[in-house]
Amino acid sequence: MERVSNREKILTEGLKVVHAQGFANASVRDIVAAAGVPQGSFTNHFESKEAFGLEILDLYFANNRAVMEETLLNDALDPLKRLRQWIDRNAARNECSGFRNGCLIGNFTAEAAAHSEAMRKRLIAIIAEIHAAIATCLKAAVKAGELPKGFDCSGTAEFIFTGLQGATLMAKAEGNAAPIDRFKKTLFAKVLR
Amino acid sequence: MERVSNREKILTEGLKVVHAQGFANASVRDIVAAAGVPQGSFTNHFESKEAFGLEILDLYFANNRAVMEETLLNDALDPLKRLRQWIDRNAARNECSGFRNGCLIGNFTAEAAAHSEAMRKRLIAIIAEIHAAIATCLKAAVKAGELPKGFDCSGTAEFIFTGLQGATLMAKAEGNAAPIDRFKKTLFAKVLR
DNA sequence: AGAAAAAATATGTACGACCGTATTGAAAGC
DNA sequence: GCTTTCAATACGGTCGTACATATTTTTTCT
Repeated sequence: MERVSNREKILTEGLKVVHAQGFANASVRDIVAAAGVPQGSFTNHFESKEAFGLEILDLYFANNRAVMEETLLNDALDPLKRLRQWIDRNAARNECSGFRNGCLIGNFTAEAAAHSEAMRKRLIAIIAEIHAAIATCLKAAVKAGELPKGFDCSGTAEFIFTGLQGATLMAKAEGNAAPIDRFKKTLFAKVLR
Repeated sequence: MERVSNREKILTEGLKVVHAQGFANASVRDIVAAAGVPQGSFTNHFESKEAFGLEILDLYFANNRAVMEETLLNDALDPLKRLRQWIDRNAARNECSGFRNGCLIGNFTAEAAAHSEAMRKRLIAIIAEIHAAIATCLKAAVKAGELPKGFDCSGTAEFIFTGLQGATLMAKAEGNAAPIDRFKKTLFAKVLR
């Protein structure tokens, strides 16, 4: 029987609660209730709610990074196919909530970046890492002849992540995948050529 | 001496507070303090905080609509120039806060859409109206020969708003206009042709 | 290897602050 | 003189966090 510490339960279940309800709207009591642990455990393991927020952001991004390595950075596939798969995987992650949860990175940016400098710094670092992964993929596409020589890989990488964030946000409002599909279609038809 | 009712003060000052701090993080006491009115006035004029939220969203969008009419829907200018001005005006609105405030429409989508169906419905209506305005502008561009015949105006309109939302969100994280500039550049160079 | 010491984790409860909202009555404008 | 607005205070609930105690795990020493 595998032993799961309370700390881990708070992180994994708390991530779900915060992702669904938003950081400010998810109380510590909501989080420990979802984790099925007593309230004192939260104080024991986290210095503050904000410190907990930073940890679940890292946890979320760890999953994100794993997806990036299976798709964007996966040399076994054609570069642009990797990019498409990455977008699809990101969309698929949101499908289970009817796209209502959005992306935690975007949610935290909207909600917490204004009043927690630590969180904003962390978000900037995460965004930069994603930009870099997309740019690496685009460079591979240039090398493979899927994109023209001289293509602005790093600039377009930023454009792509920005667009995907916006599409994920709009999907949250509308409750369906249409904005993401729309983004994908225009991206591949117009920008990546 | 112009008389400004407490209700109006709560709306205009409260909008600023909520825009800067987020809806959940802005308390009713913060709002009435910024408005310089007693706390009872809030209860007098608004059925609930959520009802107040819907009103400031409408107020924000009223400003937004005015900008759209001066830019996107202004027949005196070339269509694509209108679009560019509209994006610039949107960016300029955020500049004063170092881009940290973001767009209230996006902020509310990220924060409130999940737990207030009324707010989500209102956001959908607002987004549809903006889509329509952009599409009208693009259709004018086609008519003027700035875009090819058969250009997908309504689809691209959605793509543009989605992208601008994402760019505004990323600008909030980074605290500067770079994501918006990046978006604009790629949009006009690749998508609008 | 086993006991003692130390550290980390678990748990229940409590605190003070702040939340959104209610209530009551005075002031004011048509 | 009736209706709307203004104003002050209060209420019950929830918030993030603190704290005292119990239990488990890890480390250290003989």
